[in-house]
Amino acid sequence: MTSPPSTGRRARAMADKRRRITDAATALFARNGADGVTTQQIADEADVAIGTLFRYVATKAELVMMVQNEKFADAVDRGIRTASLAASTASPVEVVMTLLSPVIGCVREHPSNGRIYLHELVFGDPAEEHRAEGLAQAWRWESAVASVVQQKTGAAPDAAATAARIVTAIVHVTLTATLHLAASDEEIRDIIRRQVSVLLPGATGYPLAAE
Amino acid sequence: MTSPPSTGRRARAMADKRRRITDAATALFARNGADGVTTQQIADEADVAIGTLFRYVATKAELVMMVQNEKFADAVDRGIRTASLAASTASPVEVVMTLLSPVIGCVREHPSNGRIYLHELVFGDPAEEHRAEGLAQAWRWESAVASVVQQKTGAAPDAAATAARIVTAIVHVTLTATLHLAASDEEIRDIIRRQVSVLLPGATGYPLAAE
DNA sequence: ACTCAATACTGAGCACACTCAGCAAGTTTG
DNA sequence: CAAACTTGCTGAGTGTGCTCAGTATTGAGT
Repeated sequence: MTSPPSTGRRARAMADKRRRITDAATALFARNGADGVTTQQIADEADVAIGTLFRYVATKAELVMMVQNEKFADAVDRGIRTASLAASTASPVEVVMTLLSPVIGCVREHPSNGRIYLHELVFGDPAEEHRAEGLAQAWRWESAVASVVQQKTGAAPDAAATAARIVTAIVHVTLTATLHLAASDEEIRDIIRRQVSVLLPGATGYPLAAE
Repeated sequence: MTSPPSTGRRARAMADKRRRITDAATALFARNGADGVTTQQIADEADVAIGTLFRYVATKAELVMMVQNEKFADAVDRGIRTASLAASTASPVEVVMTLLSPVIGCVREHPSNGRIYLHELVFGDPAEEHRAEGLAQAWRWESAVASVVQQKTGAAPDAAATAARIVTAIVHVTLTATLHLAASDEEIRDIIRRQVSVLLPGATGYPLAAE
């Protein structure tokens, strides 16, 4: 009667391979950017055959999702934490910007990877595991934006949620557009801030209504 | 002394090939969607070698741009025309929606092609010819949105332009997201309308401010 | 008409993401 | 322990977008 461990030799070997693959992808993507790395290189670095690699991930994009999800989740955490500190003192726009700031930094830390990540998030199959994980984080973030909007502007929950969705769209397009690729982080933040200011009433600087 | 026609045999042959290529691409993309067609098929249909195809377009995405640009420009025209008719009577949101409507229809007429088109528009190299043409149309459209916003809400030009940029972002993400792929045109329009309503003050139904 | 430089055309070939039939290793059963 | 079964691993192979060295065509000069 051999013990029936859920952690048999096989399971351990698989877990190990999965680790090696994510580690290899993380390192290579960080060094060369997602489209400067071939799946073969990742497989070599992880010391598995390409066939094996594709038993663990369905597609190269999924690898990008896996790697970026971690960074993204962390950025969302930091945004929510720092925003809650600023919530009572700052203006609505500034609190929202505090929330966005780490996410902007995360995406632009390695622009090539960040843009692919955002694109895959909206364009890819939401049913796929890692995509779903990323969408969950995005949703967590959007909800945080919604609650800030609601608290700081007194908007109805419904309207606040929609405003948060608009903020997501603004951030997505601004960070994805090739036109803004050369811009500095400071400029990007200003472009986003200007748009958020128009969206949120009571903001200083760019009210939509003239009077 | 042979006549030095700017339309020599060579120039004519090239113009003809260019026509055949765009025609082939248009037909095949319409029938099978951009990613249901190989560049080889297009080359065959146009009766040129693949090498030749890639002397006329740098990339397959460029072919998509070429084909969709025509439809897009037409949709922008129709939007501007019908919106100017409705401009005096309807609410701000409805005038903007009138402006958007043909564009939404154009993108969703063949969802696969439309999504690729939008993605390439923001993600691709803006210096490339056909991409630049598409961006010019997008800009024409965004300007029309801006002037409607300005006229109907009395916003400052600056704020109106920013609001129009936000509308672009809303439309882009809504039409691009896989999540909305299965939605009907009517649902898509409602999703966009709800967001535009929150963006534009004085709209009925979804004011951002509670009071 | 002939030569020759310029340039357009061609398609075998390359790089890269991804597949799958055959194999090996682990696990269960007798 | 051995046989039977299950399941993960492998890498040559495939499809596809795109390249580029070699070839053919054009048109200007003489």
